[in-house]
Amino acid sequence: MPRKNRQHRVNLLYTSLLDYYGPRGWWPLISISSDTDRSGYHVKSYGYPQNEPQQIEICLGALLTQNTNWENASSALLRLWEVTRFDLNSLEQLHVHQLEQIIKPAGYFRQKAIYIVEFLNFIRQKSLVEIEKNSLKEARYALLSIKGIGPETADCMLLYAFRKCSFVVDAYTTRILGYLNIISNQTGYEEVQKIFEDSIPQELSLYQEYHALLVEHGKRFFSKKQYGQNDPILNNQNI
DNA sequence: AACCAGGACGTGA
DNA sequence: TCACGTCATGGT
Repeated sequence: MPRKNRQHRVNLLYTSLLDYYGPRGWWPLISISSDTDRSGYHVKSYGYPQNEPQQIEICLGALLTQNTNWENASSALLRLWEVTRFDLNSLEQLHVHQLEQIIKPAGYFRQKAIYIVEFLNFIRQKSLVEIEKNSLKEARYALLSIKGIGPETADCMLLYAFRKCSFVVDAYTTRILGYLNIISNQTGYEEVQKIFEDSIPQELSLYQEYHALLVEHGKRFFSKKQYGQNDPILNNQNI
């Protein structure tokens, strides 16, 4: 497929998704939903990080949702919030076995507890503001050096917590692009990422919104079993 | 009762 | 490098 044509299709995909769903406003945050109605947090309390606890919340959410649906991940996240309010000192005082029990609903709880401790150790040495001041490449490299943080988790943190233009590629993204024959089933992570970054304007809100829309659409029509069946967008609008 | 969900790591070839 | 087994809860 010609490069120019591919770029056009990637942009067309975005406008089609945005037109259909409207802006998602990712990332979801517990701390901005009301004290009385925490239930709405799962679906409608979105926003941008305003302070350190909210940045931490996003990073821990990215870790907890690895290969896990958001219901389970956010349930664990809510339990962790109740104990620590995502205050760094409170989090660091938890022992690993306490952490395991708190985050159990997210699954893989023994691994993820270790991952969280590793992440906390990292941001103790190198503060959040310090990470944010680094270039994208440096910050990404540093995050990837932490055990438990792979390319997708790193890019989630970079994009939503540290506000850097790093496109997030997840299972839904590769599935949807595969369905559109824009990539093959063996296109690597960085390669898929480059397709997006070469196609769309380098704007933070666009990167954030595009990934959010892909997840929204993926949840509805690109589960492993569906794989595009009854998709109202991709089938009709010859993308 | 299997199968799946917004991955990443360790291992062996 | 890369394919493959492993990690685990909660919903369908």
